[in-house]
Amino acid sequence: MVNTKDDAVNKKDIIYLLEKIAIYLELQGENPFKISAYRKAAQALETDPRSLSEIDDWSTIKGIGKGTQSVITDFLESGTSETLRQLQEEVPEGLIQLLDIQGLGGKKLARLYQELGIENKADLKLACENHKVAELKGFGKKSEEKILTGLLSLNEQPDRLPFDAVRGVRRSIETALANMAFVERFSIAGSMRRMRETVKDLDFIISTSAPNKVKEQLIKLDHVKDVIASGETKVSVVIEDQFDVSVDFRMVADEAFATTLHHFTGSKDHNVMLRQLAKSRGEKISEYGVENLATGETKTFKSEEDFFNHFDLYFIPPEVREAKGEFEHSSTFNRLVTLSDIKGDLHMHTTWSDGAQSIEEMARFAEAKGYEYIAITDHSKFLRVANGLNEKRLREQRQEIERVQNHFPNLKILAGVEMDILPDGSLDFDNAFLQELDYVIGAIHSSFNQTEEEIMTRLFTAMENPYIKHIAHPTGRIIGKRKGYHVNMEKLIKKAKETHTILELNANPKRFDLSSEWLKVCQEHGVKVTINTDAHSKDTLDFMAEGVGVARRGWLLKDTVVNTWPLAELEAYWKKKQE
DNA sequence: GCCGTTTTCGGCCCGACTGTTTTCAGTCG
Repeated sequence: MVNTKDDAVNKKDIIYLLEKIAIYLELQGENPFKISAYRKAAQALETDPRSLSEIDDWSTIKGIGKGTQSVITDFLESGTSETLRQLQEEVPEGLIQLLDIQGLGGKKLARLYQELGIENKADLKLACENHKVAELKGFGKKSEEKILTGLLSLNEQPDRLPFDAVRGVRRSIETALANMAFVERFSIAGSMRRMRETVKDLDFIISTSAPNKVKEQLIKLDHVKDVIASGETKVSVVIEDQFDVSVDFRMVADEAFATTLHHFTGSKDHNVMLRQLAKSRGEKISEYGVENLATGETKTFKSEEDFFNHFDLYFIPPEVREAKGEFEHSSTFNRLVTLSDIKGDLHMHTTWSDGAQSIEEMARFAEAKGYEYIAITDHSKFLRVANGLNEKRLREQRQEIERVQNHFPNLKILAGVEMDILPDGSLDFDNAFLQELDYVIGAIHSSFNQTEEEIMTRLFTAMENPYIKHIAHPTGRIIGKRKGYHVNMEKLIKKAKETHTILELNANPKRFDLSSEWLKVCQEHGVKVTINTDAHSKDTLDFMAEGVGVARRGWLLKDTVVNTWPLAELEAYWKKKQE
C-alpha cells in the first residue's frame, strides 16, 4: 500500500479533534447543546463502519451537519483546524486539566477564568489559598476547600484505573453486600459490568426496602477513606487500596432494580439512544421505570430482558452497550459466546516451568470446570527466568502427561509448549521436534523495543510455521503499564487469515490481549480466536469468565471462538495449516 | 450545532446530590 491521505489523517484524528473542540467550548461556557452536538458528531463517526476514504458526503451521516462538516473538511485539506486554533487562542491550555477536578465543570471554570484570571493549576491554587474563590457568587468556603483538595490529588493517580487494579475491591464489596442485612439483590453496574478495560469508578445497584439501614452499613465498609455523598438513594465513598477507588451505590426498591441496573450500567450514549427511542414512542425512561406520557403510568420490569422486550428489542448484553450499533443488531446477540460454551483452555503453565500447580492438579481443576480438553503449555528453553523447558524435559513432560491422562478419561490433555519467538526471528525449536508435540503456541517475551518491521518479521515467521496453532497475547501489552510491542494489527490479522493461524484472547485481566476492538476486526475478517487463561495457578483458571466477557464486548459469536468447538473439529482446523 | 411527513424554530435524556441558596445552578453519571 502506498501512502494515501488516509495514512496522514485517520478517522481517530477527526474524532479526537471534534471531542477536543467540545472541551474547549465547554470551557467557554457555550450552549450545552452545541457542545453535545460536537460530541455526537464524534460519536457518529466512531459508529460509522466505513473508513475515511469510503466517506465522500459527510453530511449524510446523522449527527454531522453543515458546521461539523466544514470543520472536518478544513482539517482534511489543511491538516489543522481553524476552529480549534481560534478556540486555543481564546482559552488557555492549562484550564483543560482542571476539568478533572471533582466538582469543577466547564461553567464554573469559565467563571474562574473570566473573573479571577485563573489559567492553570498554580493560579487556582493561589486563588484558593488567598480565599478569592470563596468570594465569588455561587462559590463558597466549602467549594474552595474541595477545589483545593481536588487540586492536590490531581496527579496522584490516573484518570481511569486498569480493570485488574479494581478487581479486588469489587470482590470484597460483593462479599460484603452478600452478607449485608436489608440487602435484597445487588449487582455491579457501570463500565466494570460492560467489561471495559479501564474504569473510572465502581457502581453497585442495591435493592432494599430499608435504604437508611443499608446506607449506615455502606459508609462503614472496610477501607472507606472518604464519604463523598450519602443521600436517600445514593452513597458515594472512596475506598483505599492500591489506588483510591471511588464507589457509588444506588439503593432502590426492588421493582425498580432492573431499570436502575440498566441505567447505571450505561454507557451514557447507549442510554441516550434508548431514551430517544422511548421518547419517540411517547414514553420516558428513568431509573425508576418507563413512564407512559399519555397516561402518566410508570411500568417496571422483573429483568433487563423484559425491559428491552418492552421496546421490541432483544436483550442487549451489557458488554455491547456502547451506542455502536447494538440496537440494529440486537437479534444476533443471543449467538455471542458464553462461558458455558467453552470446552477447553489451550494455554496454561505448571510447576514444570513457572506455574504453581502440577499437571495432575491442573487437569483436576479443568475437569471440575467441565472442560473436554486442555493444553499444558509451559515455557520453552529460551525463557530462562521462567524455567523454560528444553527438548529433553518436554519429552519427559509428555510421559508425565500420558501417565496423568490415564486418570482422566473424560479430559483430553494435550502435550504442548508456549514457544518463544526469538529476537532474531527464529524459533526456539526446530520443526523436527515441534511435530512431536500436540499443541504449539508462538509467543514473544523479549526485545519489546524492536521496530515494527522486526516485530512483524518475528510474528510472520511464527504464523507461517505449520506447527504453531496460535499466537499468544499478540500485542504483549499490560493494561495501564506497558504498551506492548510494535504490532501492525491490520497486517497481523490479514496474515492470520492467510495462514489459518488462530489469535489468542489472553484472559488475564492485566492483559486482555487482544482487546475487544481488535477481536471485532478479527471476526469481520474471518480470523478465529481462542480464549485462554494463561493460568499459572488453579485460581487463575477462573480468568476464563472475564475473557469471555471481553470476547462478548468484541461481539464474538460462539463459532469464532475455537475453544467452544469439539476437539475433533479443532483438529480438523489445525490440519489446514499444513495444507 | 443538529434535526424535522406533527416542526425550518424550538426542542435537544433524566434524576440525585451538593453547596449556596431560600428556589436553584452546577456537576455527575
